[in-house]
Amino acid sequence: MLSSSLPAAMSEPVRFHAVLSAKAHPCDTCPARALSICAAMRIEDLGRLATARVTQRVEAGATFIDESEPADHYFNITAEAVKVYKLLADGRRQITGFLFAGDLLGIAFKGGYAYSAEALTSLSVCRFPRRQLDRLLDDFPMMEKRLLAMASNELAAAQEQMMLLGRKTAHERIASFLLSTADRQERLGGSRDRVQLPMTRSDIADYLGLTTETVSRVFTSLKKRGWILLKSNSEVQVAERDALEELATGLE
Amino acid sequence: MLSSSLPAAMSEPVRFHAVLSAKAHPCDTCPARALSICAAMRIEDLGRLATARVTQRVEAGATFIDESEPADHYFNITAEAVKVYKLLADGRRQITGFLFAGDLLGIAFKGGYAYSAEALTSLSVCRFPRRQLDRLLDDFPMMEKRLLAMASNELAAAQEQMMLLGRKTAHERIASFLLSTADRQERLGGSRDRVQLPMTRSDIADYLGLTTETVSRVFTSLKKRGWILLKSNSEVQVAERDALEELATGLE
DNA sequence: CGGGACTTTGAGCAAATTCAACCATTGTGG
DNA sequence: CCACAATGGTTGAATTTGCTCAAAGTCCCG
Repeated sequence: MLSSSLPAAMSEPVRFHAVLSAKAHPCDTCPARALSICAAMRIEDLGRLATARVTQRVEAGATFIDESEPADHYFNITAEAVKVYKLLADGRRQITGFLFAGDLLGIAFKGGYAYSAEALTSLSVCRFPRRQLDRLLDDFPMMEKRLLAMASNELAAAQEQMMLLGRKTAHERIASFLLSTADRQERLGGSRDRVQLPMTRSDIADYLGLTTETVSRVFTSLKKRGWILLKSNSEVQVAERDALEELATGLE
Repeated sequence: MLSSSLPAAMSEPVRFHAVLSAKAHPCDTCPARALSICAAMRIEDLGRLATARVTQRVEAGATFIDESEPADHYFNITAEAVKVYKLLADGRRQITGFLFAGDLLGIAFKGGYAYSAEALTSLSVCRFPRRQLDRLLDDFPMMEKRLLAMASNELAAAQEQMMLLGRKTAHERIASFLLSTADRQERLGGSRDRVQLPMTRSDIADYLGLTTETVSRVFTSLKKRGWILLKSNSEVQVAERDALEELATGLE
């Protein structure tokens, strides 16, 4: 089965990496090598990047970036998934993004992260001191361009998310979320219609501006319509992509 | 009165600019000179930037960027205000930002703007062909850094807006909007507590994920509490900043 | 197998929307 | 210069979508 390659690829690469990194160049075996800023560098230049690099192990549920901390590091997510969120004084939470392999974290504002980050599953992240990376950027303009391109993409995604949060109904939000998550996982080598959901319903709710109950209700509603199949709590199969797409884009 | 300097500065600079630009360097008199990417360049290097530059007149209500067009230009807003928005198939609209003097527009994704932009009042924008500016960036790394910094700031603002749209109540949204608009205008040389609102209630609603009616109701509600004064439809005076700040940050 | 965390389902509720009417401001042509 | 149309803003009543509160069902994982 073709689709079985995704779950395997998503749960194993960190261990694989750890085994080989002692001998080979650590970036050679990095599952995110081709996806992230590192792709902007020639293999012989990766050395300087690698010396600045530290692999940090993060356990499932651990917060490795806190909203209040000074932004001293960039983090490269090499595998698995991470959630990025902000909190309101009374505990209300908005998840501003889920990050997967190749995503860069740590773009800061006024010296502070203005968000927290937590691992959805145990994973390793590739960490760079901000100062060192910033200095590296002076010598590798391609990397700076890449960074700018990544920021542009994130900005476009953020605007799309504002549209979702400000103007879409609960059903439209869930449909949009399932499709964009599916697209993302397809780009990372997964199946087109099997969507892995490493986050809880409550995470999804906090990402979409809904409550867990509503997320759950909409999932069952879409299931009853035959548009999705709930394989397990953390896997959804898209059955009627066209219907979901119409829903997601507001074609009523 | 100190605060009178803002309305003057916000309504006149374009004409001022037009008068002097024939003689002086066009960027010298640009009201956004110190605020935008241009600030990253020495005065003697501005020449190359200026040759790429075209001043484009935009009438009030005119759309000068369309969601569907290829992203061929960057635009520098030198004065006044602009709204940036996205549309859903059935006409629902999400305004993703209001831009003021010094703001740059045109960061693109996959070759297209993914948003439209419309002038709130008649104004002139400073336009650069994308290709030329991109080439310029190779020679002026400071400018590229500045661009990255601006994108980072926008990203942080976008995350803040996601929090607002996903988790704040109508009252909290309006309070946040008034305060952030006030801050912004203060940074542009305006008064701390007199907030100019060059956009309609409907624009505010589409920015905050509400309806015009709700925006109007919340304004009157805040007025009744004595926290704001409605000087006119397009000017609000902040009377109880602390109360608004508590409201905006969710301190119930 | 048992217990805690997560998810689903149900019933009632509330914040914000919809629909509708009215008011204010502005600009235009008679 | 004024009447009045047009646009934008406010207010009210009814409605609805999604939320809150509550309880029961599932799924892991030890």
